[in-house]
Amino acid sequence: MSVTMADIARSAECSITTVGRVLHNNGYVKQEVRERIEKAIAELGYVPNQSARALKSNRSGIIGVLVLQNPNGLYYRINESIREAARMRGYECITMEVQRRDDDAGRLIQSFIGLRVDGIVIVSNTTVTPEMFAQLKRAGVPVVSVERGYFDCGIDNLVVQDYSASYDAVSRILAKGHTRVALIASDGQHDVERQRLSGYKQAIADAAHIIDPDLIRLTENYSPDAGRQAAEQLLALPAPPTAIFTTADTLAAGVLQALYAKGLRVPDDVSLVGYDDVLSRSLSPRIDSVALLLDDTGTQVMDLLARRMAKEDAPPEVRPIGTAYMDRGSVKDLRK
Amino acid sequence: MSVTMADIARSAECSITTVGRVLHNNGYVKQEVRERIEKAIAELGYVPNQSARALKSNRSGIIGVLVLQNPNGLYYRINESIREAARMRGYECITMEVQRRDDDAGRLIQSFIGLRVDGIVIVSNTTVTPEMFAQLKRAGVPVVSVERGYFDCGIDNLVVQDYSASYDAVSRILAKGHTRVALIASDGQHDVERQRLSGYKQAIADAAHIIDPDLIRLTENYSPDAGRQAAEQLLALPAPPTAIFTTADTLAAGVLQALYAKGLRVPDDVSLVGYDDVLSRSLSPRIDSVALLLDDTGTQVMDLLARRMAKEDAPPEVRPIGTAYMDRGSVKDLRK
DNA sequence: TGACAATGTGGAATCGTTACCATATAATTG
DNA sequence: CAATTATATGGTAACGATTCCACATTGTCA
Repeated sequence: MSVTMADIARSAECSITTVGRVLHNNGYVKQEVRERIEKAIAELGYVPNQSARALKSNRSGIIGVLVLQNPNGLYYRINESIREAARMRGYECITMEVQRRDDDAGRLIQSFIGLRVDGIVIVSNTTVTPEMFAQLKRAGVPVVSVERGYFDCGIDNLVVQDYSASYDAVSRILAKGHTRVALIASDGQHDVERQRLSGYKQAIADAAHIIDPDLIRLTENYSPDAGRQAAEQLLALPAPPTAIFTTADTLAAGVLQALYAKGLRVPDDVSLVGYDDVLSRSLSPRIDSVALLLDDTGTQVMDLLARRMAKEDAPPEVRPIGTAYMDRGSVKDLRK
Repeated sequence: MSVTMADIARSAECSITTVGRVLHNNGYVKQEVRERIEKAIAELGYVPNQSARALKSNRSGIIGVLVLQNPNGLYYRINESIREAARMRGYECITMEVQRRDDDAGRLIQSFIGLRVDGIVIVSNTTVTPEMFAQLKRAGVPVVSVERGYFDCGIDNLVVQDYSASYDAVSRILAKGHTRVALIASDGQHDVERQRLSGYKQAIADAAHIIDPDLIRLTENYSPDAGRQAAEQLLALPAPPTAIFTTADTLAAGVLQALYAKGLRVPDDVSLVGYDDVLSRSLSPRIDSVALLLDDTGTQVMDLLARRMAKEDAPPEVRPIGTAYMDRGSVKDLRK
């Protein structure tokens, strides 16, 4: 069915070896023969069989990406960044999504091993067990984790500096004279949620304000609905906040819905700041948000993988993913 | 480096053939030997080499997905639907994105042929040339197009019924007593844009209203910014529309921004309807939208591909992707 | 003119899995 | 009991590309 090197050799009346020499542009080939071969390749539409190459070279040219299924656009952006960088280096990506937190990521990792992927990227800390890491290590597959860290597993990490980003964002709000700054955050058990919460608390404390538990709302998930409900509770307080910091743009979207229903405006009545910057272009009004600097994430991932492919004895590395506070005027300056 | 069937055979003291019998669960194997082999597989962490399988069986188990790069969440949803259905049938997906409309989709298709993908899915009508289709046909790779159609290429299509969905949405608005219904649509050259425009016009005409060119705004792209600018122009008209129909939720998001800036509310001051239903949970307020019923899209795609893999002489098929008007009360009833 | 390099070409083994054929023993039937 | 069938196992040739080795044919220099 498909065209092989043997077909080309037959058509160009030469050996398979010579066809290989033309394909890889090495060794000596007479100009005349080279032209015959190139003509045959074009005419027959020959494309090298990657399976055969992979089998012989023990290199699939495929990077496996494991991502937690999530309607959050952030993961798609990370995914794209990785895919682009991978393609630059001659790799393709296969993305597999872990459906729920308790889903068997192991099954998917088995698939990756079966495909003999040249590297694995774990996006956003899905539940990978130590046994899985052990098998990956035995199989010699380099692994990098992105966004949230996997420490003590001997793998490289690319992590968002959530504590400092959160601290910085809240500090900016406080600097504009706000004293009652609320937090709406997802009540996840992972480090990332704790980091963002800590950053908020520390910023409040450092500004010599009191941390009011009433102003901290932990939600079950990152959905707009959760954000809306939390905002409704905050607005119903005897002394409602003048500013709300959310740990996700999707939560902030819900806050805007609650405000809209009450006829309140941002930043006139309430100030609002999001996180991840995934809905910045879509909300009314556009809100300040903590953007993740993901442009070079893919490159960093591929760098780390390449390093592991070369020599795997280097100690695990942790690199930061930068953040930037996007100021769009959704925080009112109370000092004026 | 990696564990092979030969390793298992050596460890379990049997032949490679017998290992194969256990792996595929066919043929006769003595219980005792079977257990030895299964033990060896577990202990050594054997995972079959897909490259070797693919080479032997001429079946990669991979579906190639070609998608137009677009920040629109819609494509991600289609992608996911396909990926899930593919996995159900034992396939994995490799997604490649065409950067711009004039990007060389051919290069990516060459990659797919090299990987010997078992099928190709083209999402949203990227620029694939007739020569490419010819090469794919020669290589015997089944192709299905999703969302927008590729006709006269001999491939199966899964297309959104844009004309009727658009007609229906506008008719619903008109039924509530609106007479000045504006349209904000992207000025694309593709059939899909024309269909949506036609549906709008026909609905207006059928309701015996006049089609006012001032109320039709064609934008350069689907960005919120484009929607906002178009809305600003509409609101500045001597007789502004009482309702706005947009051919994308992203455009509607921009309309909401324009309204927010002017202090106008939906649906009290202006009625608004979106399309694609990708931002339904995030906007304030939630707006009516034409949702695409994508739940079974992946299954349909895999069905069509499977049919082509079996017998490729069937005539090209066109199947509709259903739509549903999501009523969230963003259209005011003027008759009350 | 012989020695040696540069140029040019083909054969065959290999990667890991599968499919087919061959063979051997145990169990069952007329 | 011989003939047949079920059970059980191993050898080997592919699949398509790559890599090494072998062997030509030129050209160049002492």
